[in-house]
Amino acid sequence: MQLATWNVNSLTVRLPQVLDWLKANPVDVLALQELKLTDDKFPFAALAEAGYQAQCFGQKTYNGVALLTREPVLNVVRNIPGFADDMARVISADVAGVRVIGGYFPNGQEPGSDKFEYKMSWLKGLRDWVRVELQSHPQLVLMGDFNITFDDADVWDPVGLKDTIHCTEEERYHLRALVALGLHDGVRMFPQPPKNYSWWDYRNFGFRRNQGLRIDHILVSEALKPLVRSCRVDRTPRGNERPSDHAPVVIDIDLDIRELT
DNA sequence: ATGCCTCAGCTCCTGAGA
Repeated sequence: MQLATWNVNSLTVRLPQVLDWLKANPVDVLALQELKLTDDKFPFAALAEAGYQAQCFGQKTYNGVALLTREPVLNVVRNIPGFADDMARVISADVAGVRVIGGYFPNGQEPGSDKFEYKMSWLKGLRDWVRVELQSHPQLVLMGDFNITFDDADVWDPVGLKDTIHCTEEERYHLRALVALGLHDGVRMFPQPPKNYSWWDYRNFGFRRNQGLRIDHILVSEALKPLVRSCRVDRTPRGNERPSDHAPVVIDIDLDIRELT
């Protein structure tokens, strides 16, 4: 089973690139973030033609998430049960016995801001829910745009960006607490190229200079960890014309989806 | 440097992203 996550920064603009990418990378599950469109504008037909069903949770202008799958899914849940939120940030479903959660974590803007406080409470809400989910779904994947770096290895300029958004100790505390529920960072399970980022600023030739951050992650549960065969960032589409500022992250797990569906 | 780029929208500027 291959799964991937990609913040597309407007599905309207990026749909052709998503279709191209799926043709070259026919993953079983693709979690999308920052759709920036409402469900009535979701491109179901184009994706169906490409062989993908879609569960979407859209929102006008901001946020919006979706799960694209080759096989049917069960028990679709939108956002975090028990955490009141007027933003469309999370969508989850059972795919061949695996609980798959796709998330667009809050940006947080700046430490000390209201948005930062919202990010902290959202992270707590997510953790309390994922803890419960893990009890009933030992096979679980949590992936998406986390908007948090694990440590300095995920940051192109750890000195200049020390304690700035995505790099604060409070954010990293929450990320470690999430991992401590029994999850593993897929990318870090394997040797990776140096300066392995998933997001690059549109400004200042960030991608060309590889001035980026690794903020898009795939976490797998304890039961899935021994089955993971590979996990990597695919920076190819970041070099497209009119690219998303994020690159997809892909994981390959030794499960046969057709056998399990 | 409260800048740089990109996107959506009450669109020719602004807010937000990261």
